[in-house]
Amino acid sequence: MSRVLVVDDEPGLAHALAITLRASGWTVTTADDGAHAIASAAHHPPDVILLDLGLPDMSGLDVITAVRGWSRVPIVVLSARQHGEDKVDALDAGADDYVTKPFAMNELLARLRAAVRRSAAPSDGDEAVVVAGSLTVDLARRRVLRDGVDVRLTPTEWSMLEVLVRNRGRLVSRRQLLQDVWGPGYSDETHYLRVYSAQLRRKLEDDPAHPRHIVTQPGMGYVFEV
Amino acid sequence: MSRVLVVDDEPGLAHALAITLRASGWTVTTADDGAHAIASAAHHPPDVILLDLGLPDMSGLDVITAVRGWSRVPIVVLSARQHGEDKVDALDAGADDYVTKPFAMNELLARLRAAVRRSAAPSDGDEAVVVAGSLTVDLARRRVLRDGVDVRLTPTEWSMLEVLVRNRGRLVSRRQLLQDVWGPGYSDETHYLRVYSAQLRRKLEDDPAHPRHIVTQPGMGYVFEV
DNA sequence: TGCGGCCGTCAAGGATCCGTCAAGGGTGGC
DNA sequence: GCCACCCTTGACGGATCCTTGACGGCCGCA
Repeated sequence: MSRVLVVDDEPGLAHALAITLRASGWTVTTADDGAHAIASAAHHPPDVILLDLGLPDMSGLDVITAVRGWSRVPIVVLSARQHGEDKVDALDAGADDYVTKPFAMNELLARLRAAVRRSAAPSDGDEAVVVAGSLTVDLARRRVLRDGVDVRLTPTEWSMLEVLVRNRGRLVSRRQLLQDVWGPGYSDETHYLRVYSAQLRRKLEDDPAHPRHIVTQPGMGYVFEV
Repeated sequence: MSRVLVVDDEPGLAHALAITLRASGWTVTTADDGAHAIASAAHHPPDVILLDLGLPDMSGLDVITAVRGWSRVPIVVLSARQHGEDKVDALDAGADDYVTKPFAMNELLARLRAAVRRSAAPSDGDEAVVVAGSLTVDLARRRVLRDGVDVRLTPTEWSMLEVLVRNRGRLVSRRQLLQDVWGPGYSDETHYLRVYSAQLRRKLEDDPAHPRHIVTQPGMGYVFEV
């Protein structure tokens, strides 16, 4: 039994959706504005979010951005607007799919099933290849491509990049980085981090002085941004 | 540079797609029937497959099923048919998304990007996320979002916010706050609290002069209200 | 009314942290 | 042995952050 969070401010439509979804075997939670939607998603994570873009308190895009700040739960967007930009914005903000009103209920159900199936797929953390802008990091083959051409890394450089990429999007503390790359007993050698982050940036970033992927969080550690 | 496999039997459309995709930074491979598509996907795995359902040698659904037999590469389906069942069948067979002709090229590009981003995304474990109005505090990743955008905190600011959030709704005495953030021996440096509560309010509150989340209890301490 | 706590605000050093460059020194291949 | 490569370490400028002091508003109390 999968859980779906329905976010819609029209009571009629929300009710109709809830009934149909429950009849199809879903467990349904509803929210009638963005703040409640975010709180509900944080407090009781659903398997998929069905989000109407027209909300009273905040833009649907902000809801997507906020949820994407900590969760990768699939989001299917529902909108009355027929034309282009909306879809592009929502998908780029992190939505997974897009359905335009009026819609066929069985199509909506199929898209929800597809969204849940994708997220349930055992992608189990170690995806072999990570793409970040013009960078491609192949964790299995220990290779890095920049604009399609191979970049040669030293063992230590690779090790540090690997730790960052496997934790992409989240902060890696200086201590954890030092321990994972150099081993226990090196927790205080923060100078190593400065030297090697600079080397990685020189090899991987388009503008090493303003890195887009290997980002410093002063006083805390580093993040690999995709 | 992500790789896309374009499967289409109309030379004109396939050519146009290839040119546009290459201009957008994709590496493009083409196949003009199902057999070649499957062979290409097996021999040289792409990051995403763009599949036209109308193929000369076999049904598009069979291509999806065949590829899904060994790979989870995202598949975006392209079809001229306007109505219902096709979409449902394709999505249930394992496709990830569906675009109907005629389509806007920037929508197609957005869907391809979304598909690749999803497949590169790692699965997320359970995380401690606290939502308070427009604030989202992710304790695991040491991140704070305000209206969906990232807020940068210094280590001391974060440390103080963390103590307050972990005790949300409860009074945290000045003494406890000072000891948790600055360590024992700082129990009397109440001025620190004034400076840092002000800084946090400036960064996090909508109206720093009338804080709704970081509330002072005169003579006692501070509370984080959700 | 005047005074003294308490809290919030602002600003200015000085300490710490970060990025950069470059020079040993160790190791392995030839 | 010689060379190439890589790790470690030092030095330094600049940015960031912590600490500290000064000041004003508010409130209770004499």
